[in-house]
Amino acid sequence: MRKSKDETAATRVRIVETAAREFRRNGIHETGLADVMAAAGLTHGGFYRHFDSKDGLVAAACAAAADGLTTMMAKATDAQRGRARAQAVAKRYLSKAHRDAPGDGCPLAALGSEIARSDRATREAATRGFSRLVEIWSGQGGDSEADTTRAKATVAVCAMVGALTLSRIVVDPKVSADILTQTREHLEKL
Amino acid sequence: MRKSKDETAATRVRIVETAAREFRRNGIHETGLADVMAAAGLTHGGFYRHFDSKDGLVAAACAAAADGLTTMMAKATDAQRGRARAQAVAKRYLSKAHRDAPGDGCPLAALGSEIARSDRATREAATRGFSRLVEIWSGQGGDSEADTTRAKATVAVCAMVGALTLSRIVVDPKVSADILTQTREHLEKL
DNA sequence: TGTACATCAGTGAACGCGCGTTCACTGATGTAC
DNA sequence: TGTACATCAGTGAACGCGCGTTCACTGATGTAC
Repeated sequence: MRKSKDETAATRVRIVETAAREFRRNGIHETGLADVMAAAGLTHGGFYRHFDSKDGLVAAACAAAADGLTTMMAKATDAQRGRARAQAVAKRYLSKAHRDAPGDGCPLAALGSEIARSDRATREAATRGFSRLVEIWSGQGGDSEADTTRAKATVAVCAMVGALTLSRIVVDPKVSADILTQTREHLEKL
Repeated sequence: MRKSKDETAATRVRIVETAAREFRRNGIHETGLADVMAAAGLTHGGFYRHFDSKDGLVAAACAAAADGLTTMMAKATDAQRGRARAQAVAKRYLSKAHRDAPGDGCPLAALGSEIARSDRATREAATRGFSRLVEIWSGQGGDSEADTTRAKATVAVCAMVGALTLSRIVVDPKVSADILTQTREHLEKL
């Protein structure tokens, strides 16, 4: 049942996208390769035609998740400039919709503590996602930014990732909502 | 080989403290009960004399970790008042020493994304730790604080947890150090 | 205070299960002539 | 362009392993008289 090159490439993408969703929903260790493959409509045996190991998939899924989120954020806010852009990012990132849909959201918040213990390739993918978020926050510019702007953007991204993670931990819905709202209001004045 | 009540209580404490350290170091799912028991100087069979399940230990360990960190933070800063106290908290929390010793540090940063998917008891323990950090930041007072102070403290704790987590993810040591420093400097002016 | 017995903390082997990984096999795709 | 053969994506069974949990057993502790 050999598949064409196009089909093979499409299958690989499907596996990565599925893994990116499942890992963010249920955790890296809690999600088995058989789970991912089944959710992608395949049997687990074929996995090793596409990746050397689970770690390879984790890195690819992390990169895809970071890419998906940052691309979405960039597109959704590219009409705005300066403070308005930062506010638009904060509003989206710190929304209840984002909090309640970790599978489609930021991998840094959904998997942060697990990524910190992952291998180099996975941490590099996450690092790129972080850098891109900082750039999006402070406005398109690469490293031509003023140092103060860059520092502020770094703090803002840290606060957003921490707030989203904590809003998912906290038991009381009111406290959870307050974490998102108060962080958003603070960052909007930044 | 029955042990005295005092010994039994001491053993339970030892298991919980050991688990709190191992979970923060290696992750909840990555740490087996046999690992914890061996590190506590016991065999794994005896575990169920102390807990109903691994989840029970996770909740107890999370509570102990949160308690340990907040007690230490409170003691280390109880001489200071107002802004000086907040600065002292930020300096300790956002230190390289804390970043490099997750086993003795904040469970919210070491296990945040895993706790978000844990059962209610574990999330309640983490929530108490979060609340206590907010109180420590804003100065001893319970809920008698002004709303603005409380909101600022909430944002500060989110930023600290996010920054510490990200400083452990990021590959470049310079960027990791910058995350800690810039967040600290920003919070000190808050 | 002393004795007889029930309790139970800790041991070590065993349980079923799901994990990541491997492998023989299939048949459609890709390629060399 | 057509043919013959090598490649390889995907299947499904199997592998060894470590996991959480259970259990029969031990002997010191706790307790009732």
